[in-house]
Amino acid sequence: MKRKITLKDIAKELDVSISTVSKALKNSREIGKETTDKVQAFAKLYNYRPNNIALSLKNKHTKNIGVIIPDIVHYFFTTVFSGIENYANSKGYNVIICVSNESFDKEVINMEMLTNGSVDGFIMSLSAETQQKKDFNHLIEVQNQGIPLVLFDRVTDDVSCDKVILDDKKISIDVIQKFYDSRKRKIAIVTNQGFFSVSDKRAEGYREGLLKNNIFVDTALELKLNYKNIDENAIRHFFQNNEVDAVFCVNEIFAISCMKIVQSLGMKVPEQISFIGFTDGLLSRFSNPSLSIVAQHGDKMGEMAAKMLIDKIEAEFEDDEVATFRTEIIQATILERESTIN
Amino acid sequence: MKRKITLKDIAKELDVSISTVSKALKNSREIGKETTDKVQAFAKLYNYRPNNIALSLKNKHTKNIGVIIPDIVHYFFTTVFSGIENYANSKGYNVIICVSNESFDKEVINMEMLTNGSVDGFIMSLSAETQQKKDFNHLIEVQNQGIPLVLFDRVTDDVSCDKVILDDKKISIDVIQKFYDSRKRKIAIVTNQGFFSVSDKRAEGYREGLLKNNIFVDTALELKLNYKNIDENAIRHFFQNNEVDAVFCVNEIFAISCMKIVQSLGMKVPEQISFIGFTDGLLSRFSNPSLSIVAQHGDKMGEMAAKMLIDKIEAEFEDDEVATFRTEIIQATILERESTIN
DNA sequence: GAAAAAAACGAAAACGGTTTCGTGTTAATA
DNA sequence: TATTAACACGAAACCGTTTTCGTTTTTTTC
Repeated sequence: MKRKITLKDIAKELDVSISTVSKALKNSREIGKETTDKVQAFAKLYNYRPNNIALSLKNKHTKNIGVIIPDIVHYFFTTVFSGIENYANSKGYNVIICVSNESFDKEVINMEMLTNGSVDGFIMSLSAETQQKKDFNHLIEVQNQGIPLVLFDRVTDDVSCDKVILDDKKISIDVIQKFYDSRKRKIAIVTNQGFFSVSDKRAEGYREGLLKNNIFVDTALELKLNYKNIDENAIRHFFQNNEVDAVFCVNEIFAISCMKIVQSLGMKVPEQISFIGFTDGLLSRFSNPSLSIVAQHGDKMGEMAAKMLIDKIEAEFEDDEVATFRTEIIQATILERESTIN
Repeated sequence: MKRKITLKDIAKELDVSISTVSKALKNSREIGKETTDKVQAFAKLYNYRPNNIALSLKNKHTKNIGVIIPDIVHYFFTTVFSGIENYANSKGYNVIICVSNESFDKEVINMEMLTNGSVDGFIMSLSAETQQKKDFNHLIEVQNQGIPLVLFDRVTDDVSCDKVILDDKKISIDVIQKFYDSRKRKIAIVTNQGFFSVSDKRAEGYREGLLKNNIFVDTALELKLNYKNIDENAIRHFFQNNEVDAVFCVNEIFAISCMKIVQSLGMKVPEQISFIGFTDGLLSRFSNPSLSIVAQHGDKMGEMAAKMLIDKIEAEFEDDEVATFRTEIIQATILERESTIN
């Protein structure tokens, strides 16, 4: 097992100083051609690579970015992450990922773990619990330490930082409009119970979309489900007791679950009842009928988040003016498949 | 923006030496009670945290582990990763993740990126291209540098290291047996074209399972699909031209795709034709009928891999005896849902 | 041929910790 | 009271780099 070779090793072996080796390796004009060649040849032979940790310590940056997401076994987050990883890698950054499991405590523990110099910045999406508690001190703290932060998707107005979000409300209005245009009038929404900023925005859009078309907003047509434990009886009950011809779901699991039950109740999708969900995952692509959805373009979101973060990181050492924050909006699109009619 | 406070800052402020501060913070008996209290109070007040990078440099380990997987937008890998992350975190390790995108080049680039001191060890699953090329020099190289490596799922006999795999072959035999026991005799397999070690093992099990029950192995009943571009016509053609009453698929996407087409061809699942797939993902749970599958228990796999790696890492500084490698086998289980009969 | 400039290299500080090994005080012991 | 042990602390090395600032030697220039 050959140990990693260091500058010191090379220096000793070639009988020059460490600084000479370092400079020779970077083709400094300070060092003579002969020495440079000798050093480089030796370094190549022994496959010398500078130690990253030492570089980090010296340069005060790690070229690591921390990503904290609520869940990894989750299509949307996974696509966002993919976008982040891609962009980050292309810029020479590695990404350290922590999952909060929707828990506030794990979120702060994870942040603290990474705040001690391990990363140059954070990209994160708030856990359910954090959104519920509305306690953002860990985010503020991190920012105070000069570590840039960008929030995506599940964001909050209570902390000022860069953000990248979907136009959840607008696209939801569009969804309702599409339903309306295909002569649907009894439009239901299936959303999360609890405290998801995005679900709320989608519900807002739903209501506004109805109003815009002079449809009475009937709260009886709003079904709230628990994302980690879907109550099929509640769904069945809902559809048995409400006359509905279109359903807007805030995620694909809700949509598929409802669609399956509705079909088992003997209704035809999309002829009698149309469905549109969120998230362009496998489920919607392979369901029967395949589900029309609003595509969130997670990869673009991730890419954008990574770009914003890295821009901030690399601008950091410029000046100490007050930072200025942007929030970028990713355009969602409706992808029509078999669960809707025109 | 208050900068991070260092030992030096505390020392200067309290007019003691850096070493005193360091020791006081660790409750060294070398330091007097008064000084210790004073230092700790100050440190707490200013929320001092030791700089991780400095520690890494000093201690020659980073408490980071590198995970390289072929794809992140992928249920199975995501569950494995979840297991890794969980265990690693509980042991105070962070995990840096890189995705190879099934590309050999990206795999070696990623490894090289992390080999320069950024991680204490690797957990990985081989990319498709790597399995095809059978070039494992980057793995050997990493091991030569004394960095422990554990391979999971997509492994190779060509490099000796710790491994954790599924009993792919055995469980496949079990699947065939289950088909046989429910009076199925015309059993097909839908597998990957190409070079996936796991798919091959499953196909082996399929054949052995047939043989065991004295069923003729008919290669006409082996359908090979491209995982990134599923040819629906090939599937249709296959099922129109072969009489089949049970299908074993090496992943859930193949299973769902086939099931959908078979149903559109007017066959009843599971009465006329049964399906069993691999991967306990959303697709199989929410398909119609829901798909019976062999559960790979990715989380357990990840946990095991992480445990093996961390054990190796922390044993590292013991002795220089020849390392001894284990390969752990995770027990797969068949999960019956609606796509099979008894 | 002497002064100035250029070339080639090394010493040392710095990044932020830990740790070993002094060293000066005070307290205990003979 | 002299000697030793215990106590409380500091200096310095070390981890592996980079970089500034000498210093020495050689080359130019006048």
